[in-house]
Amino acid sequence: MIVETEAYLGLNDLAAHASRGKTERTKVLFGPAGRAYVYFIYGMHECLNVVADREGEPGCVLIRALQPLAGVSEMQERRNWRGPVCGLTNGPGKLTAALAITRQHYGHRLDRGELTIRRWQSRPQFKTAVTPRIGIRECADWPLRFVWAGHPCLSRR
DNA sequence: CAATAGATCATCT
DNA sequence: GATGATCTATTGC
Repeated sequence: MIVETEAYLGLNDLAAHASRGKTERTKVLFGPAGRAYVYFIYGMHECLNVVADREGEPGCVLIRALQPLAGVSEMQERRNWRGPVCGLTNGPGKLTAALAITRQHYGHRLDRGELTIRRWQSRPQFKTAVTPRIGIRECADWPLRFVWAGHPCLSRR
């Protein structure tokens, strides 16, 4: 269950990869919504985004943290992790490692198939908080990070 | 505790 | 050649 996301708006958002235009890396962002934009960062981490705007408008949503609801033992084994379950997925680079999501999933659909993101059947009761995005320089004050307030799996408060 | 450093490489200039 | 939508370990108070 996804508990922390950030929005990246595209051409006017200088923190967004797509603000510099369409390249081999960013081309999927300019396509239809519901596809995976997976990028490699800092020489060692993969991050997962959902393409989220109409064709030609390169908006996307970075998945920053989630609570595992299934497959926990496989994730623990894959990461050799003996700590709290949220520690597997409380960060954009950590959740992809736990779920074995890599750039080989670039462009894959997220509305069907192996990487399906399911809609919540019933929305849990919780409060939402909005904060600036993490780890960026440009547009550092834009309120585009959305979290389930107080959830234990957040990457930060 | 908070702040900083180091790892490590695809991508873009 | 510089940078970065991160993470972990280490240092310092």
